[in-house]
Amino acid sequence: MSFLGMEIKTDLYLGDCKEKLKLIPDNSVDLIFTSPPYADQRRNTYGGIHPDKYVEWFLPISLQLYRVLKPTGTFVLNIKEKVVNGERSTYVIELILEMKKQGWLWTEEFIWHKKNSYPGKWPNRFRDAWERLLQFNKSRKFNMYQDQVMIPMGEWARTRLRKLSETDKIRDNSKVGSGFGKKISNWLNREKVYPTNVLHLATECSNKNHSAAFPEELPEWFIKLFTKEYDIVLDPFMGSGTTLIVANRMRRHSIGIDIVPEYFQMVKKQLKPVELILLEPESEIYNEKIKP
Amino acid sequence: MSFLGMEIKTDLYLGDCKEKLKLIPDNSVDLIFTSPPYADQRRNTYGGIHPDKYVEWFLPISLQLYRVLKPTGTFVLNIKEKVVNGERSTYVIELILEMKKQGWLWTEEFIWHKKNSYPGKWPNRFRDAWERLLQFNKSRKFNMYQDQVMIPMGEWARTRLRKLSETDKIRDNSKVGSGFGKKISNWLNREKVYPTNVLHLATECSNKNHSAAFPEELPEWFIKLFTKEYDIVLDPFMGSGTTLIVANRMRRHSIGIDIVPEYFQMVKKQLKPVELILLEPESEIYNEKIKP
DNA sequence: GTTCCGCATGAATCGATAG
DNA sequence: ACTATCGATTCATGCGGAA
Repeated sequence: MSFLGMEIKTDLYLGDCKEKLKLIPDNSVDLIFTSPPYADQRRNTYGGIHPDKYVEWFLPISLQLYRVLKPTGTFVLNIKEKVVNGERSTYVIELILEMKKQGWLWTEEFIWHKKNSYPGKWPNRFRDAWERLLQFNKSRKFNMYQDQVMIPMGEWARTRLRKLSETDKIRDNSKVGSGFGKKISNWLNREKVYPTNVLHLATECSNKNHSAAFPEELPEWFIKLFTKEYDIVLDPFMGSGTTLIVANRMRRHSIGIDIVPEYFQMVKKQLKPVELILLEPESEIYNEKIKP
Repeated sequence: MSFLGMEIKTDLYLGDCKEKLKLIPDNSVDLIFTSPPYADQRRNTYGGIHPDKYVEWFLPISLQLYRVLKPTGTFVLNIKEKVVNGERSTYVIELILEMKKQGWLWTEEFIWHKKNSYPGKWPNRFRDAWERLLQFNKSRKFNMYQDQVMIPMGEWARTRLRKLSETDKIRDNSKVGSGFGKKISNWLNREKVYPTNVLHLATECSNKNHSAAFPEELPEWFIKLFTKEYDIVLDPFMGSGTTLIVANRMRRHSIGIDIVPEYFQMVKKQLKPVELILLEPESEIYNEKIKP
């Protein structure tokens, strides 16, 4: 089978993910990336979960996610607590503590800085411009392909390195004492650097018909970082299917679940053509592309 | 007493803040801004608090802070959990839950994005480029001077404002007919917008000999936002005194506590001259400035 | 083909009003 | 008194049409 002919599979389930997850084998998924409905948000599509009931509602799901994830796999949870009665709700931090009791390791918390956040003005707070990306693992040894998400030197070099004066170099050297300052000037010759745990992305707002909760760059970044080709990516709250569409494009197998029939149909329709091209190597489209 | 002659006071205490805080009256402080020693960090100076003991250690202090804060005041806690055995510690989120039991309202969580953090990596994680700024209040009604921290408007404004009448009228009318004139006047002549809850600041690198935990811009931003002139700012873990020095410069009274004699002496020495100028309105410096 | 410009719209939140 | 709905507020982005 040729490289392009290798089949990329997409399994879609319509229904409550707490139930549908039971159909997925143990230790079979490489990356779970999902953005569950936030408490009392998206009421018209998901019914809305009261903040007080959120942890209780999510725990049976995270237990299933724990079961299906490979020991080397990663679970990335995109979430943000809402304001209730002038205060930030605590259901997200309570959830972290409860998931640890299930065996999850809370490895890291990335920040998604939303460059274009929702407008508004209130007497007691500013606009909320960030969301959490909680990284959970089953084991301290997990797959991480850091080289895949390196970023151009550009920004970092301009702001810091180009202005690096001699005194700065000396100071950095004396501070750490291990030649770190010298290392810094070595970066000048490189083209790419590793990113930090802060991601700067705009939200996708006035796009086509369906509006996704997050931009494609978000799952793309984590799929690059935590999976390789032909790995399996799962999104138990796929919504409009952004995670799956990106996974498919990046040649990862994917599994999607959603309780809303409209979303299920929409994703099914959108992913079908991609599958067909790969499944039918003798089709016109395939021939056009491969044998010009 | 003339305006510039008004005395700006600085009270410094050497000792354990849990004890020294008892000397401060109830409901007397407008803003508490502090960055306590992180768990198991700064072992040489503070002795290091084990992550498992952190909450237990901090709660008696936060109880005192609750007592001394005015009902209209704000407590901003700069903190970040460290990695222990490959996992993020949970003492910060546990602390939030416990402080709520003491009566604190967890109003907001700001993010300090550390712009100039060095690129770097470990096998399992990237460079940590953000810290939490947890906002706590005693009451839902607290003082907030939002206009003091406005930032320049983005590029989009230039094009938008050039021709704003028609579209803004239409959008306003589509909801409610009244009040659009007021709205337009809000936008005209406006050059600044309100910020979000994400702060982009570089870490302080090239200052004096002593390295502060945070740059001056950090306390400055919150002092502007939550206090006015002659209000009282408290830092119970003043360290090298960044908070107090900024408060003094901004003409706020301040109270600082630290258990380390070297820090205490250093801050005392640095703040003394500023006090003297203000206390002696007939001094040369005063005259030079006010009566040219 | 570029670049420029107008336009709609978001995982929001508060306070007032209505049931 | 308590909850539910609704209007007002506000800014960055990418698309599509225009120059």
